[in-house]
Amino acid sequence: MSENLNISDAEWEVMRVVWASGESTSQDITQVLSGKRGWTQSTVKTLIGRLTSKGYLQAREDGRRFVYTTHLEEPESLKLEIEGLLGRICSRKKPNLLAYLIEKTPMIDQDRAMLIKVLQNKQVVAEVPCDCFPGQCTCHLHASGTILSSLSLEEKKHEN
Amino acid sequence: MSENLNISDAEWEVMRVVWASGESTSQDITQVLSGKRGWTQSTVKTLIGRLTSKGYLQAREDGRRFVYTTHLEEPESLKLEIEGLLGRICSRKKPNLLAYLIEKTPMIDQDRAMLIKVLQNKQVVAEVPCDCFPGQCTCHLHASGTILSSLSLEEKKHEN
DNA sequence: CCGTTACGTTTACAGTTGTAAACTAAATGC
DNA sequence: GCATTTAGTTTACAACTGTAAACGTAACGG
Repeated sequence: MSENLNISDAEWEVMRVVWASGESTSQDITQVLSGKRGWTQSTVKTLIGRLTSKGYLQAREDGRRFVYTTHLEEPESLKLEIEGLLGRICSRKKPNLLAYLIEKTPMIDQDRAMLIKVLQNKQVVAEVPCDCFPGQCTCHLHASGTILSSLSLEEKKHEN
Repeated sequence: MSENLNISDAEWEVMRVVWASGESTSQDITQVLSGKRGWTQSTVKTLIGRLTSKGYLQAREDGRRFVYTTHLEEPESLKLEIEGLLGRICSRKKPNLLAYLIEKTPMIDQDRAMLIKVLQNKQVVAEVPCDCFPGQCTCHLHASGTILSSLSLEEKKHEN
């Protein structure tokens, strides 16, 4: 679906309110965020406006006010944002990062069992290919000579 | 250590080069990033300048040029960025997010075994507390009445 | 010595983000 | 009916980002 949504931190606060309640008026949102962040209605309205023009919120008229809803889903949205960050490192380093995240995420026994099951069912590959552009990852060092020479010798990938 | 580093996408490209080679001149970096992103030296220099003034890169003079190094570590930096994003959802939803990440991360059998071991050794808790501000998570709904009434009744956490 | 290179620094400029005041228009209280 | 409240819309403005040209200056080639 939507490839690359871009929801800023402040905008996300607004989305969370809508996600939590299904539909919210600007007043509802202001209520929550003036408590949590000390924002004024003005600030909240600006954020709602931006989210609406980006198409992330829909406004349905209800009397003289609008009720805002969203077609985005919270988990999907966060996945997209996180995948964006994951693109910053070599695929080969991702399992270690996962280990770190697992360690630092509090969970109950059921969660742990679920994750173990996910891992047990997971299809593994023989080798995880390095997907980095040469010169941005040490995986490429073993290729030939210096980074720079390898740069000129190898095909240059233009996307990453 | 550093609480909240803030490295933009473009800056991260520069950091990756330095991380990969340990130390780089502006020319090295330009070489890589003109290939990968089509950036001019100007662009790269601006980014180097910004990273240097933020303290993320150090410049050591070497003849008439500078050699740039960093005290940051790539995995640590990414962890910080990701933790920032993870703060956007309820702690209770994090295990499911982990499941998703595990599913979509390619890995070899050894990685999988390692992650299973991490999980097996992981200390679990009896219950993961919802750490959301009321009105931003459905966990709070069961409290009392509507979101808004619960907002005025409950203590308002001011940080999240 | 002097033009050309190669670097780093300054300036540029539009877009996004955080935070909000000001403005406009409709509704509501009396 | 008119002041006040309540919405939404417009404007503001500084910081940060993406992308780069222009500028100053030291070194190098001849």
